[in-house]
Parts: sequence; structure tokens; C-alpha cells
Amino acid sequence: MEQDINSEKLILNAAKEVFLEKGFDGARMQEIADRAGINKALLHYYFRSKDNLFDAIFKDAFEQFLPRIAGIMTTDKPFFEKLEFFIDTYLNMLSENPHLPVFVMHEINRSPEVLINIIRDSGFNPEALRSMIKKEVKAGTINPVDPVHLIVNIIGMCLFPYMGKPILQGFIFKNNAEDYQKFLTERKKEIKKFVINSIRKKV
Amino acid sequence: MEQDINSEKLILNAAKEVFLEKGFDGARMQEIADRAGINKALLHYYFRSKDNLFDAIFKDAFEQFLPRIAGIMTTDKPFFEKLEFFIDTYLNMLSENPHLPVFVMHEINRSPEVLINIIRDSGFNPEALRSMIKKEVKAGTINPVDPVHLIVNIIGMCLFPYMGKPILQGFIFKNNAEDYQKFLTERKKEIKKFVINSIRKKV
DNA sequence: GTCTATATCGGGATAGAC
DNA sequence: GTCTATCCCGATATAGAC
Repeated sequence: MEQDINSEKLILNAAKEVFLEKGFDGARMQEIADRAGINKALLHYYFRSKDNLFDAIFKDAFEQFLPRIAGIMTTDKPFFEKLEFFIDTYLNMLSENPHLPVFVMHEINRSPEVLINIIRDSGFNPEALRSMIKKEVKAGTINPVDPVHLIVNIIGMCLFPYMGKPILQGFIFKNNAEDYQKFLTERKKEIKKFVINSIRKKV
Repeated sequence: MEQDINSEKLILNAAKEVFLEKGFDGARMQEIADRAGINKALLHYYFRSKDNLFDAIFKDAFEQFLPRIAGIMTTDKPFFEKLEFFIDTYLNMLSENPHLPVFVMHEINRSPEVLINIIRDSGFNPEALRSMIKKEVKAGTINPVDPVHLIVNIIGMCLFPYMGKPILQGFIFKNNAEDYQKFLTERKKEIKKFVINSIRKKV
């Protein structure tokens, strides 16, 4: 654990917290400074403006939000194992960053132009994923299924319990946080079961 | 079409647009006034403050966001028909209000206390839904499945393509809006197929 | 009810001492 | 590099004429 406690790191950590909770428009430079335990002027010393500070955070957050599948897909494990591994890792990431999805989607709505640049930078290539699923369909491992729809289904099922936490916890679980936590851990096996049931070839 | 073009309606319509696009913190009273074609001072004449105006919009939006299932569930149609009807109506609503999900979830993060009041007002009762699904499981119509997980799965699959539109359209569809629209219409049958495949009893 | 003009204040940004 | 004090604009809100 290299706990570099220099000011820049402190600022970035605090800024990430505040921006993720409040969004760009709701975030206050004062609050970021307070949480970082430093002065407001220092923010402008390290990052010239609120926009600059935000960009540093957002780029990072967005890349984390994009499922890191390249690594998973190149292994030679069986398809269903890859699938389960992907669901596990993505849900783990969400547990550690529960605000990430709403933050990213809200901010992208605000200014979709930013996306263009990030797309260029990121080496994200959906084609690998597509062809992999097609291969499985051809091999007869799984039922015929459109790769994009399958991915969107899975990610949607993973994201919603985190994005909708206040609603679900409030309405369905009568605000019992413990019950909701239990529900979240259950989802790993539930999503896997649901997906595999749907696409596995029947005997 | 009773096109009541009195100022209050004009304001509410404009406010809904702006708040849904920008969120509370990003919305500007000036922009709302402009879009309504009236003066900024008039906003404060009808609604005392930005908060008041927002509350009027949010309550409405939130109730729309909650899937209106009560009516569907009381019919005596077969289970799978109810299911398909639910998916169709929910996706139709989202097509007409694409910003709704991100808006609601972002704003609820900002101040979850508001939820409490709305819960009290709304007559939403998840118990009916729960017991209905349980009944189907018992009757052997569908595989054993936890009702809450099933609902969360379905709603997640419906919501994500709308919330993540800029991302999906940008990354997967190379910013071709037409292709993405086609994808969205496909989802009706894809989600139904995916769900039914997963829970239907095998012969 | 609807407007113009203005008060008030919060928050991003800068100056300048140390 | 870090602080205090201050500038200054933009945005909500109000006063008051018509």
C-alpha cells in the first residue's frame, strides 16, 4: 500500500467522492477542499479550473465503467466459465463503486461530445466480443442469440440494482439496508442462473 | 386534445423538459422561461421557488417511472401474456421519455429523503406482484424463480438501452442513430424471448 | 397576469503574503 | 506549496410599474 499522501492525491480522491455523489453541477469546490483537508485555492493551484479537475475524474471513471472484457475473452476457458467470471468481476467492481453508473450516465447526457475523445483513446473493441459469441452459437454450445442483445441484457441486469438502490431498497425492502445487501450478494448466482437457463442448449 | 395554453401549463411543460435534460443543479430558470416563451419573473409568480417547481415535476416523473403493474396483474390473462404486455408498455413509455430513468435515479441520489413522502402517497404494493409470480411457480407454469430477482432482471434489461444510449450508440453502433433506433425496437421481442426462454418449463 | 429593473448571494477564480 | 482575503459573474429571487 503506497499511501502517497501528497496533496494532489488527496485532492483527486476527494474530488472523485464529491463528483460521483453530486455530479458536476452539484459538486462544490469548497466541499472537495474540505474533504481533502486542504484549502480551496490549492485546488486551483493544482488543477486550473473545476472543469479540469472534473475531466481528470471522469476519464478514469468512464474507463472503469466500460467492462474490461478483453482480458477475459482471450483466455481459453469454456464459454460459461468466461461468462460467470465476467459477471463476478463486474458486480464486484460495482460493489466498490456504487455511484459509478448513475454518475457516468448523467454526465454523458450533459455533454455527449466528450465521449468522442474518450472513444478514440480507449482501445475498446466490441468486435472481439461479438465474434466470440457468434462462434459459440455456431459451435452449438448455446442457443442462437444476438450478441449485442445478450451483452446489453447482462449489463442491464448487473447495473440496475446499484443505480436503483434507493428505490428498490425503499419500496421492496422497506429500507432495511441489511436485507438489501443480502439481495445484492444473491444476484451473482441469480444472474448467472437466469442467463445460462436462457441460452443453454436443451438436451 | 385540450391544449390548455395557459402560462402554468407552458411553464410545467418547459420545466419538465429542462429538468429532465439537465437535472436540478444543471437547470436554469432562465432556460425554462425561454422555452416556455414567458418571463423569468413569471416563474416565481406561479411557483414560489425553483425547489417548488422541481417538486411538481419530480413527483410526476417518479410515479411514471414506477412500472404501473397493478392494472396488468389483475387481469385474468395467462401469465406469459401479462408478461409480454408489461414489457411492451414499459418500453413504450421509455421511448416517449428517454431521459426519465437517468433523471429519476440521479435526483434520488441527491436527496433520498424525498422518497419517503412519495412512497406514502403512492399506493404501490409489490406484494401483489410477488404472490402472483409465486403462484405461477407453484402451478408449474414456470421454473422456480425468486420474484424480486425476476422483476429486477426484466426492468434492468428494459432500462439500460435508454440510460446508456450515448454509450451504446457511440461504441457499438458507431454513432449511427438509425441503427440504434432499430436496435431499440428489436429489444421488445428480444427481451421477451430471453425471459421466456429462461423461466419456461422445459418439456 | 405579465413585464423590466434590481437586490442579494453563492461559488469559481485570482492576488498576494508567507 | 499553502494559506487568507477578495474579486466578480451568474443565477435565484423580489420590487414595483403597467
